[in-house]
Amino acid sequence: MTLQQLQHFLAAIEHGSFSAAADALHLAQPSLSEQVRRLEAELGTALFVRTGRRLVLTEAGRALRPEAERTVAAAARAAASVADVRELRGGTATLGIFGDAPPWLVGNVVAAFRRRHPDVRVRVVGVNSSEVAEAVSEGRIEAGIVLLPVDDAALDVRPVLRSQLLYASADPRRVRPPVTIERLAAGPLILPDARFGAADPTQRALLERAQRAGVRLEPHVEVEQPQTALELAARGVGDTVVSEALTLRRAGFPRALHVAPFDEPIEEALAVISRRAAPLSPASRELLALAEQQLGRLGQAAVGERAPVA
Amino acid sequence: MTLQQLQHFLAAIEHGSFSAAADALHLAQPSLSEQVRRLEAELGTALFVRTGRRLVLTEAGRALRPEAERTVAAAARAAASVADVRELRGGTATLGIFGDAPPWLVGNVVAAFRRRHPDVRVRVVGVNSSEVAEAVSEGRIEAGIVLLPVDDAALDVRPVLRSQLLYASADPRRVRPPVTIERLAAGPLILPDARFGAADPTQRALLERAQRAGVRLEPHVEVEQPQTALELAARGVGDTVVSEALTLRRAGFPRALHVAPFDEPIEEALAVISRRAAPLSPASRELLALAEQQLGRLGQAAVGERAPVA
DNA sequence: GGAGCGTCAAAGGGAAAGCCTTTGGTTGGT
DNA sequence: ACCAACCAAAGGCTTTCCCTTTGACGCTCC
Repeated sequence: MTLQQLQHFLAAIEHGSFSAAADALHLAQPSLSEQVRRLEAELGTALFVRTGRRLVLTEAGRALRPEAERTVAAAARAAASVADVRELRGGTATLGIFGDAPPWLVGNVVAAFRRRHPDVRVRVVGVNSSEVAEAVSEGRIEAGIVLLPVDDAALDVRPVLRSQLLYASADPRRVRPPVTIERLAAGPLILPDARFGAADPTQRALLERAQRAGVRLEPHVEVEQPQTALELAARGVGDTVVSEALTLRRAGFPRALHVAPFDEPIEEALAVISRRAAPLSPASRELLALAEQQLGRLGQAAVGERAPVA
Repeated sequence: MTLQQLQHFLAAIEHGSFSAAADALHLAQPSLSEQVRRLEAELGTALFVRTGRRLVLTEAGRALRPEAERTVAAAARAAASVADVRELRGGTATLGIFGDAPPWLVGNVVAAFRRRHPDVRVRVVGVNSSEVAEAVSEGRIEAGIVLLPVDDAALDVRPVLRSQLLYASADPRRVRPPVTIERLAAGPLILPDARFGAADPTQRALLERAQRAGVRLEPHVEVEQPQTALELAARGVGDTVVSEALTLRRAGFPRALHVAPFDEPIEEALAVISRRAAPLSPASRELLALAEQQLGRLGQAAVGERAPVA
């Protein structure tokens, strides 16, 4: 059974003859006739009585008609549902986000997207750059914003914002030059992102730097949220590190905290990622474009809005 | 978009890979892959992300899935509904019946049919032989039971019961020989089937006979139901005619009434009719078979059960 | 009652789709 | 680093699809 056959069957009913139906569908009459005949053969029953004048449905045809209409309508809905996704009239756009992305940034991006496409639902997932990268490279989500580096080669990575890791302490003397990894290792240390440990790219970069310097980073406190680490550091519990991106706009940044870049900068970069060679859905493309726009604007404004440095 | 494509799409989701899905559908992998690719091309969107290990639905694919399932299910229901009709598990069997068919006969046939096929609905339509014949020859209904003659050449006519028209009167002297059309024309006359007049074959035969005898049949009372005519005749309002078939079994036959055949018999015949060269649905075939059976049995029992003759 | 119109079926041919097998390229696992 | 699983691509064969032409049948209008 074919959708086409059902459509031809319905057209024949509607127009009262095979000829008229064929005309309406821009077909030759024998073509349509054959399809109906084929349908009848497959179903094992005549659907029409061919009386010279006009077609009359058999009992089987009468039984088939409403079901055929339902089937054709369902197919149309199926096509429409995909078109909705394509035309940004429906569906869900999913964006993977590294865990300590500034909430105001995510909020901005999502709000801007919803303003343009109110019918598309948005899902923001992810707590960790490497986890997001894995999900994107496996195709579970289409796009994400992560901290570099991400190792997976199946990704299309577009860096959008360079940043560096800052030393953060409540004691202004601790952020005076020279700001070194040794100093960080020496003092009481607070490290965020406890859950994912060495999988986090920034944390990995930090540990590698320590190894190279011959010191070990032994955190006195491990917390999950960077915000918590900052809060603890502001209270003098210990020193910590914070991504420069998180200090921008000073949203929720503790006043008591002083930050400074390392003498030998620990660079990090934010990037938008998507699967290489996998076409992005319009929704995701739009979402990524907005994210890039937000991050780009952020990079330009960064200098003037940095948190106090020593 | 094709039902097949939707089925392949769903199979691919279910089995997690094109290869497994193709196996399950007894297809080669490239065949299934191509169908999915074609579907994607038509919809203008990728439905799967082909990650080396397993297939992952895109957003469009996620949107399509439930609609595809609905569509395929609807198609299955469509096929099933026709099969139900074919297998006598559903649908409606329609039987055309001439207007003054004895209700007990129709009741017997329908009851027997329903006993065998309780899921098939039965519709009994028609008030007049010629109307039934027209409906059957136009294909509006598949089969019927009529009084001969019927003129239409597109019919397959199988006579099943010979009968004749009887003179009926409350006065026993009026049914003594010679029973002639002249006598009928002379007395107060009650004629049934007023609505369809000369189109009714029996009435036509009667009028033709009168014309041949040089008399005119001017009914004093015209009624629609033969039963009403008999009732009036029983009360002495006038004389009437009644089909012999109606007097059998004496069901509802007025006791006060006397009947007799005409000296020159006015023959009539009951026949089952269907469209020539149009295949009967199983339900109609069964219904007709039962009707023939009932009428055949009736013909054998006729002699012993006739109403009182003079 | 025959000419003309409309409708469907049948036949023949060309284009397209569907399916197969083989082969090559990726990805993941051992 | 090799092996297994999987998908895509290519070539070839069969079937389907669709067309045009033709013939048969029924209806209508002279």
